[in-house]
Amino acid sequence: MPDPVPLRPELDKRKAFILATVVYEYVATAEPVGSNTLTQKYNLGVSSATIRNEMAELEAGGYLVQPHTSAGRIPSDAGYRTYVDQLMRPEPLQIDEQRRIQDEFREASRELDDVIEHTTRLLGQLSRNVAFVVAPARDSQTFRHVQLIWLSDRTGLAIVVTSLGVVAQHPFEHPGLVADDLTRLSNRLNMTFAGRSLREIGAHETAAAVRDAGLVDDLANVLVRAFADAMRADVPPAVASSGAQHLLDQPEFQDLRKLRSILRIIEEQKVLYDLVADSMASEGPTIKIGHELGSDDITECSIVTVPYRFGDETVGVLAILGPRRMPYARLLALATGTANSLNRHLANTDIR
Amino acid sequence: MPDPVPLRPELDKRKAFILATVVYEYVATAEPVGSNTLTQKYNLGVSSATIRNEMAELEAGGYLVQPHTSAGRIPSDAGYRTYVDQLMRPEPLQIDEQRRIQDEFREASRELDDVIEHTTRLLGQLSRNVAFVVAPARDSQTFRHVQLIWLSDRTGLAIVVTSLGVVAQHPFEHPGLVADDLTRLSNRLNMTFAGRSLREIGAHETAAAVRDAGLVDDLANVLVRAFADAMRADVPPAVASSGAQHLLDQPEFQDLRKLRSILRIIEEQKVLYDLVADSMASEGPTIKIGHELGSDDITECSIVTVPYRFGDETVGVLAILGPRRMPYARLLALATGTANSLNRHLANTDIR
DNA sequence: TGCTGGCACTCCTGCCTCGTGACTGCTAAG
DNA sequence: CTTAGCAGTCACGAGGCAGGAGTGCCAGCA
Repeated sequence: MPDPVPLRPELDKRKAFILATVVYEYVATAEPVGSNTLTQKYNLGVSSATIRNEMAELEAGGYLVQPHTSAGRIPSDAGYRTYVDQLMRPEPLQIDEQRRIQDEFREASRELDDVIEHTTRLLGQLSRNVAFVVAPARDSQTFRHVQLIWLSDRTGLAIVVTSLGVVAQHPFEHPGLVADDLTRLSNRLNMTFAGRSLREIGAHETAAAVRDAGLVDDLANVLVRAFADAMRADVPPAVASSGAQHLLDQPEFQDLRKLRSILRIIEEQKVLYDLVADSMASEGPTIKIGHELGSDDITECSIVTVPYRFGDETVGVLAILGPRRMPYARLLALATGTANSLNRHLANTDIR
Repeated sequence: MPDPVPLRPELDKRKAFILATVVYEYVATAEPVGSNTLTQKYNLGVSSATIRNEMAELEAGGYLVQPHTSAGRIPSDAGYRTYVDQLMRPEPLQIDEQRRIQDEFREASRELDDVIEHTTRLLGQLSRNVAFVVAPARDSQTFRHVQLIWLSDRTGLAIVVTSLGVVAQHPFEHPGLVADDLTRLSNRLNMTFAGRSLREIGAHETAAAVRDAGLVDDLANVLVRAFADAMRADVPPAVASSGAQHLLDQPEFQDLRKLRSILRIIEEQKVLYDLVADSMASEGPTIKIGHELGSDDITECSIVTVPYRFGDETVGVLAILGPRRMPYARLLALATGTANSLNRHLANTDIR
């Protein structure tokens, strides 16, 4: 019974070097790499015929593919994967990039939306690819404060402040609202829930707190719902994106059909979120290459994601989307560096 | 002394019809329109030779241009302008489009950001072009409520609610904050400023109110600044956009260089805002065609804008950006219909 | 005077062909 | 195991050619 998965024996040193060089060269030039190019530009110590033999074996092993008979080779998904996992050298951030990131966060706002927005633009510009950032999900935040605001005797506004300084709001209506009632209830809710995670604050407990404040039943119902709605933990997190125009610079997207399907994806927050949702679970960076993304529309793309944290918890991710032929090491450094700065920024601007 | 501006004598009826038909046909097919096409597809009652003569005169008058000798004619900016101003028939909204708009607003949220976001997507989808919406500027809103929230004895949050239900926030720090002080001051500010326009509430008056509340000087300063920052009227309004991928369907943007410069523009809120800022001043819809947009990068485009209102005041605009060769009447109806629904929605969800 | 059919002319467009060059795989010898 | 040599494959671009769409102009006619 043959093994359905092709065997991936450890590559010997020379094959590994050739694979890494093909990736490097193809990333740089966007042209299929031939045996002559390799012998001429890189010091391999063997002739092009030998390289040809090696490349044929790399192709048989599934690491390289040939667009057509008389062309050079380009890396396959598996080739990139091996490169990323085993061959790639970590690349430090350029000094000017480092400075740029620091500057950006030094003068950054303290409002979360702004920070996310600026981080996205920063990453888009530095990476010269499409950047997107998943904002912290509600349910990763803790409750800090609620204020039920009296606007008129018919209308009020429930305002919830969370640990990240995010303000959520929800209007409510009920005849005969009294400012004092709202204040009293606000105080009681604050005492009950301070510091608790949003996801563990249930309607049941809220109802109890409201009842304790001695409010009539139908008003109590309205307020319970307003409070719950304002803190709804189940809203999918927002996804900001930036830098779509960089795709046009890539030769692989000169074909308008490919471009269109990718642009469509970038405009759909939900789809972007699904692409990186599972990398929130991982501690460190994730790289997904081509088919690994699980969508037929973007098999030509790869995504580098790095989670960012608030307190002890991963709350969101930074991502860079580009052609499979992307400078993985550089983009990884960029995303990681930006995530570190973002982590620090969030930790510092916590409203203590 | 010759008139520097080319004379634009009133077009006779036949020329007007031909111009309108050329626009119509070119919008539909994206192909230069020749005299034969006109005589065959439209009932003109004269031969193609006559049409040729007329078209030559229309070209001399600046209404039509010829991409090359052996091609048909396409409208010039002036041709489109004449069409839009004088020849175009208003086009009613399709019933399904009408229903779609109504449905969208029926289940729309009461949070302004959400409404803007959804309106943008709606307009992008229906128009199959790029839609963007300028959110209400701060300074077009009135003050409704402020709440200075005590978070700890070092930190607090100023939260301002405006007439559109928008919540603006600003954190502040000062040692020895007392919850009662903040409540007292909130009450005083609310009494002083309720219903006033944000733009007319100055630091001077705020300072007076804070002093009346009997707070020590340096705390007073912090609070005045926090309050002012939370309501800052000078932040440029946000611009949401949607539907960039529709550009790819247009034959005029198969050329990637053109596409790139337009995509770059769409990603810059500031630039989008500048393109339509002046149409906020006008009561009704505005149509800008090609060079009228004042930017070399988008001479191939036109923009339809319709202002929307809250209370008695224009607070923002809806805009549709597409190729000059756009179905002006349809997009105008679409933008106007959407603006009307948005107007109604904003009026109804006002927190009274 | 305005309209029309006819005609010569222009020029874009698609198609085909063909030469060129970049690769490869294979083979046989070192 | 490596290498030089060689034949074979195939994408790509240039050049040429035919077809077709559309124009301007002119002469004749109502």
